[in-house]
Amino acid sequence: MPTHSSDSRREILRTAARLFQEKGYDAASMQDIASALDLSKAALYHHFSSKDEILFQIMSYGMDIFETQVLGAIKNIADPEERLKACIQLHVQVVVGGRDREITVILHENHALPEDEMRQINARKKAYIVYLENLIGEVQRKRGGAMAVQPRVAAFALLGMINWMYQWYRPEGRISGPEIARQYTALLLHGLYGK
Amino acid sequence: MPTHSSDSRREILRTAARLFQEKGYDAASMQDIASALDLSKAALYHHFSSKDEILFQIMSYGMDIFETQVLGAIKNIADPEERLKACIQLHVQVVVGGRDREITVILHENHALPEDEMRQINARKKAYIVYLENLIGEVQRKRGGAMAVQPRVAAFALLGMINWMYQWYRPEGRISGPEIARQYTALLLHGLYGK
DNA sequence: AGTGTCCTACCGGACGGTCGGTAGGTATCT
DNA sequence: AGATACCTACCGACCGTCCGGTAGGACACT
Repeated sequence: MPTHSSDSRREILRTAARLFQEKGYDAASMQDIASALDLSKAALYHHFSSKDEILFQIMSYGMDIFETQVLGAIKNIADPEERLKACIQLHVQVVVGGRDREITVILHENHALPEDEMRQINARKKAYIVYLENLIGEVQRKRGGAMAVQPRVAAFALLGMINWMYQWYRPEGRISGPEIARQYTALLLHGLYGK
Repeated sequence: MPTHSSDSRREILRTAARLFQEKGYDAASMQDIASALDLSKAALYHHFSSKDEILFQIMSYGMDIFETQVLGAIKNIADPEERLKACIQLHVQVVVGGRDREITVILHENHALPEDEMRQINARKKAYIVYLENLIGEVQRKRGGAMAVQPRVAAFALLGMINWMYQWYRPEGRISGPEIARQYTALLLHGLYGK
């Protein structure tokens, strides 16, 4: 299914991701994508077999970015708490950085894909939740003390507060991304103990 | 613009909300809505002037529900901390209760509406964030102690962890809604202090 | 009681337009 | 010659929307 030049494909995916983010998957037409690239609609079908495939490739690429940029970058940090702190920083940066629209598309387009392909993406999302849950559990165990919050719930809470940022965060706003990440970290780490 | 019988309108809105939630606003057609109600497409236009109007009415009704069910129910609780606890419980319940699909539609369909109507909805959302921010600030002030997290950031964190639940929470899952709300509350309240 | 007027609620069917997708040709490069 | 990368022109399907018409009930006047 892939045609040769990888560069053309990447550029199409980049532009399509931007349009999907701006207008939504359904509202952005193949014509829109073609026009934005100064191409004909048919040219898109030279590189991709369908609109669905474009979306799937965007999402797969987005997951690649996430796993490299976040999980890959922290896997050598030995201390669990430091690893968690770095994870939060990087996750926030990937979501609100504005460079990687693919991430936003993954967050928003949740039932636009055929079931088989959706499952592939969801499996990778789930792996991240499990990773977070284990990491939080590790931090909790190391510090000891009564746990008021289950790692699983804390993981979903963290995921929610970060991912939801794509809905409200604007770079020109009062508080910077890294500062928000720092406060999220404080909220989570203090929240895990006490009482 | 409104036609008389309020009952018919309500039932159309209920069904449309269900379909918008299941398939997304763009992917759910007027034909889908009409078929689900055993009506003709034209009949929908007897009650509503456009698909946009249907969406707007769903969102307005959803905000009504939220403001009644959450804000209205807690406004007589004097103690700020107790008010915040109740707010979290009720907010979670409204999002994952499954009874009010309108809420989910509000959370997901964020650029499907014309700008004017979008602004009306957004103003009500923003009012809630401000309410939350003030409430959290009040709780913080009453307890005293160094504040590691700004009320504004904590408010967005709370909003995120609750609203994001519509993406992953399933009623048949391991942990109940109220229990998650309890743990979110613990996470937030402990997270606000300490250092 | 019968008749004409007006209403809401709905229907079949069609409108212009856009959608995702394709057939077939052309230019370029190896 | 054979790929690759594109083009113009077009397809059938479906979109949101609207038009002309109608069934059936309520009301008033004769």
